[in-house]
Amino acid sequence: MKPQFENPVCDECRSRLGNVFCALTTAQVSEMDSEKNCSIYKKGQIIFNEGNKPAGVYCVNKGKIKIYQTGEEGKEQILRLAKEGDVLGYRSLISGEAYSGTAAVMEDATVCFIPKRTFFDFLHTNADLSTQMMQLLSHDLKEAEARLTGLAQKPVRERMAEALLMLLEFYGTDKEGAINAVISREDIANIVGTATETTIRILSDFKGEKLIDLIGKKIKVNNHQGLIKTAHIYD
Amino acid sequence: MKPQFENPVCDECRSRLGNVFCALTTAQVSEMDSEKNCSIYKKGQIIFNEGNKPAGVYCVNKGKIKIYQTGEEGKEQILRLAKEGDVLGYRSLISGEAYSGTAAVMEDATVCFIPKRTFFDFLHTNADLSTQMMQLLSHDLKEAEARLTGLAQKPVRERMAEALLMLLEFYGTDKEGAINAVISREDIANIVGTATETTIRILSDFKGEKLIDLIGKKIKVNNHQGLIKTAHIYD
DNA sequence: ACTTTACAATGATTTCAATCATATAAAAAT
DNA sequence: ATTTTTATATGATTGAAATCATTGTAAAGT
Repeated sequence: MKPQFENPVCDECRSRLGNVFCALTTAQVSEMDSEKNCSIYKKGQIIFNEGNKPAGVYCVNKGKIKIYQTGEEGKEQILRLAKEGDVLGYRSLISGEAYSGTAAVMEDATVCFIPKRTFFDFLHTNADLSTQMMQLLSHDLKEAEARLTGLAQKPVRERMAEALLMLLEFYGTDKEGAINAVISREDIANIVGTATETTIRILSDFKGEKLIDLIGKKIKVNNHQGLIKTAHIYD
Repeated sequence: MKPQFENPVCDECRSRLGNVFCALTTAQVSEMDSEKNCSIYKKGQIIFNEGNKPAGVYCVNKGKIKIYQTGEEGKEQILRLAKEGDVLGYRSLISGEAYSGTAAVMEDATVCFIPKRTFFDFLHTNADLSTQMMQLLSHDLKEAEARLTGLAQKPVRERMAEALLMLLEFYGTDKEGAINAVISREDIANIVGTATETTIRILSDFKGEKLIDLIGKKIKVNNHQGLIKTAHIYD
């Protein structure tokens, strides 16, 4: 039996490369279709909050989301970004703990919720999905460890160059060739792990060095190779 | 058929709480016994090297091991510590990449090697082990993210207090009540993400504040609550 | 259009921690 | 035992980046 309402956005999701749910069987896909619950979130809204117990996982259909931890004086450290096709909230669900971070919407988003029961049912019956999840977690862990080392050893300037390259890679470019995301200087600072003023200064430096262009809020990478050199990435 | 040589150390390993291999069936345990390969490593020896392709996972029977990444000027960033019962090298093996870190022996160790084929065979046929591995990876990821935020937001002093509490928790205490590990100031610095001199100074400060005692190379935590307060941990 | 609010840009100052420099103590090697 | 090496300790100096302070600019609300 088909679900009452088809959701073409979710079909899109499944077809996207890299989403763990590609491992689902046809039967599981239709089960997910009937169990999932899609919602629309506006910019600034919270999808889940640090400290809350997860009730399932989220799959992003559309929009841009940041996952961050809040430090002592309310300063955010952005741990990860998510866009269409990305899955959210699996780490806490799997380890059975409260969320260790908060997910907030940066650009209006459509997000599907898959209940815990359904997700674990899939995990237990589908070895491919388990493998996918392990690989996803392994990838996340590698990323986190690399950032950890960078944060401990690299100066802000290098980390900033690295972050810009990451943002370019992650969001791609719009028709003007700028990074396809409207992201505040404060958010960039909270990715890099620095102060907002420092971010503004370094971006301004990079502009002066013709590495980037600042078009309104948007950032255009002019000299990709130059940024790589600045980031001290040689591999 | 029983393996030619029993290894009581491995039995010990399996009985230890927290080891993912607890999920193995009796048949798998004996398969592992016949496939595994135990070696003795001396202090300073390398178990695996950043950049090399993993051929299996390692299980520590005895000894103390550090996993670190090497930064630009050869500075180590310690990502994780391992002691008896801990498993090593699964992250890279699962994601099918080269090791992102180096494992070096801090105190003489006995380590078993389980070949890739055997490990993946277990993973594919034992759902419990898959679950265990997912939980282990999730835990590692949580740790790494928490450290990331700390590194970005907390001053060295707080991170140092946190690191001492972690070392105490991880290694426990010896008969004198000191942290049960001989760990150099440089290694502590490479855990905290600071300079060796800064580590020495802060440890000396902590001693002055009666938070810790320095008995030779060993560190004894005198005022646990004080360290928690210094680390700004309130949960 | 105007007011309010939020974000970006820049300058001035301070501070935390790295680096440089040297001394002392403990291991390791001869 | 004595030299060499390695680790710890402490002082002096520098420097990168945070913080404080102010102005400019764009966006949102009235």
